[in-house]
Amino acid sequence: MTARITDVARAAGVSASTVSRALRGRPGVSDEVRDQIAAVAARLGYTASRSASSLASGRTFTIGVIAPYIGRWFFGTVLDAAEQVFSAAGYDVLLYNLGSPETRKRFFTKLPVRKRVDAVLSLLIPDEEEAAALRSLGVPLASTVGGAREGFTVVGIDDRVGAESAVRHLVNLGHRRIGMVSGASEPLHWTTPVDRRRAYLDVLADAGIAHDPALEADGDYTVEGGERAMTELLVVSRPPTAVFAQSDEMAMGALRALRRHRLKVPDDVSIVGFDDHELSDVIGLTTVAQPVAGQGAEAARLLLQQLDEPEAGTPGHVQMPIRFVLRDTTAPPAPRGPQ
Amino acid sequence: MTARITDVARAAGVSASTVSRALRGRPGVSDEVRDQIAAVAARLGYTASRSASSLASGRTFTIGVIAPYIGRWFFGTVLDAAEQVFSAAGYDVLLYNLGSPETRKRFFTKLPVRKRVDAVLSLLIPDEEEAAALRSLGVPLASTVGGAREGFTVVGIDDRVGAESAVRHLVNLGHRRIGMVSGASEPLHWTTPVDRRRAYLDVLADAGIAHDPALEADGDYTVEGGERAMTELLVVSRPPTAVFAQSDEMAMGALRALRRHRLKVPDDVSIVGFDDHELSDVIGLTTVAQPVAGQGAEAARLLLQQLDEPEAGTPGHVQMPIRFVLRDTTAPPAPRGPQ
DNA sequence: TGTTGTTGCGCAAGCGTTTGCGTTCATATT
DNA sequence: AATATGAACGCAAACGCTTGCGCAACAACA
Repeated sequence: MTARITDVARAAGVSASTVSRALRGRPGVSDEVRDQIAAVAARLGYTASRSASSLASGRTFTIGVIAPYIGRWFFGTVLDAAEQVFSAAGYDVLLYNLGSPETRKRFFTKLPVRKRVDAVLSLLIPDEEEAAALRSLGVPLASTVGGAREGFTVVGIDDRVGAESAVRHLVNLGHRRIGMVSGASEPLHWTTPVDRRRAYLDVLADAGIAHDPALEADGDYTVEGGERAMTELLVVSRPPTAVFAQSDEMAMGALRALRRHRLKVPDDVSIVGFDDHELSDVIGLTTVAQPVAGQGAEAARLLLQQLDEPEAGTPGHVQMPIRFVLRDTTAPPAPRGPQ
Repeated sequence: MTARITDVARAAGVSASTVSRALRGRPGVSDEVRDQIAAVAARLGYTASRSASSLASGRTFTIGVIAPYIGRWFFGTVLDAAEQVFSAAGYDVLLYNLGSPETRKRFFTKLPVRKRVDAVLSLLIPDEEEAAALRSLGVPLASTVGGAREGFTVVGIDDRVGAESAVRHLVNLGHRRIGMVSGASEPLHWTTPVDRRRAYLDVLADAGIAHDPALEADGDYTVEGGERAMTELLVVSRPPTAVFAQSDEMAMGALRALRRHRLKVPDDVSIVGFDDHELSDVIGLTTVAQPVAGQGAEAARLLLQQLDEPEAGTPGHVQMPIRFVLRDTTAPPAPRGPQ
């Protein structure tokens, strides 16, 4: 059907080995012969069969990428950036969308990437057992998103510092009743919610503000969850005058809840998010920006580097810069309110 | 290193062929032996090498998915849904992100999926040459997003009908100066912008409204582009009282431009979008909803179906339902304005 | 002229499966 | 009792490439 290496060899009057070496830039072929083989290969439309060459060489030139919810902006953007780096380097990307617990479990038990990839990039935090399964693949591993595991190169941000700047901004504006919309850590094993909450508590304590558990609500890191959480915060006896949402999407949900309650932002309530979602600029949301695409690209680069220099030492931990972005959803508390 | 089929065979006291047949559910193995082999394989943690089995069988159990801008909500959502269908059926997904012209060209000239995938799902419209390249792979092909090619199963929506309902809504509200924010068809070869513009022109003509070219602006299907386009529309001698944006993201950009110009929506200007972006609900954007995830899932299913029954006839063309969604960005024109 | 190196290439043995065909053995058929 | 039938399994040949090794041929050196 399609041309095989022996067809090219015959047409060029050389052996298959020479064709193989010539096409992959290996030494042991004269320039003259190499050029001629390239010409013949092009004429026949020859491309080496990946299955055959990876079977023979043990290399697959494929990277496995595992991610939850690739439809969400954050993961989609990270994936986009990583894919570009990989494909520019000649690697293909095998994508595994591990949103639900079932798909996740299936992936880690069957481990379909075994012997199929040269490296794995994880956009989720594996638990210890899952991490062990990945390590058993014997390939370089990297992950983005907070929460390191042994054997993984990880690139992320300092969630503590980022969240601190967000909450401190609210404190500096004069807010004393500051709520938080957060998300659970458990199912995903990531440290992000924990770190951001820690920062929230620290800043409050630092400002001499007593922590009120009634001002925390779970928003599940989704828009709808954020809306629910904000609604909960509005029905406590003394509602917050400002809210730190642990993600921009939850902040957007919070904004929606406020609109439904006919509350003005930032006049009645201030909102600050986290991530700098592509639409936060459109909405005018004050937030903490992190380089989302940048993290994907950097993680991909580090992985390729490990592939190039296998013995270049242990994997590292890269912190990407963050930046507070002041927009239109934060202001000093209304003077009429108590305190 | 990891167990091979011969290891399992030896441990189970049978031949490699029997192991192969047993594990893949092929006939010719007694239930007793099959169970025992399964147990041994599980104990050894054996998984067949994909390279070897696809080399031997010619099947790869992999689907190639090509898409532009996977970081964007639309494509990310389609991809997410398609991946779930594929992986549930035991197929892996090879992802190619063809955003830029260079990556796109590289993909179609090198055609890295040759002999690597059992089918291809395209989230972009190939031009005739690219379509021919894909057909040369000799595998089932499908595409989402408007614009069919010979040999492709396509699932999409009726862009004409959808855009008509959006523009007609504005006409029904009493608007006479109706602008449009559109996008170019050319680089992507898709018919969507063309169809939606056609509908815009038809509805205007139908309502006896003269078409004013000054009320059309290019928004490039991005938020920023939408903002630019809206700004352009605001500086013409008689600006529109309502605008149809060909996508929600452009509509969001338009909203932002209006906010910057201190214009109220919908009091001063009405905006209607297209797509029903996940955040449109949050923003309150009136729009035309299309089943985005649904299209990805459906296209994936049709592709799997073609793989199951190779000779089941020629590929089809599926139209998914659309729905007009009235929210808060449209209202009758302000009475004070001219006409 | 003989030795040593170097370069360019072919041979053949894998890589780990799948699968057509042949063999064995128990059961059904006459 | 002899033969046909089929199920269960093993043998060995692919699948298309990579790569260690060997062998010419030729250049460079003494």
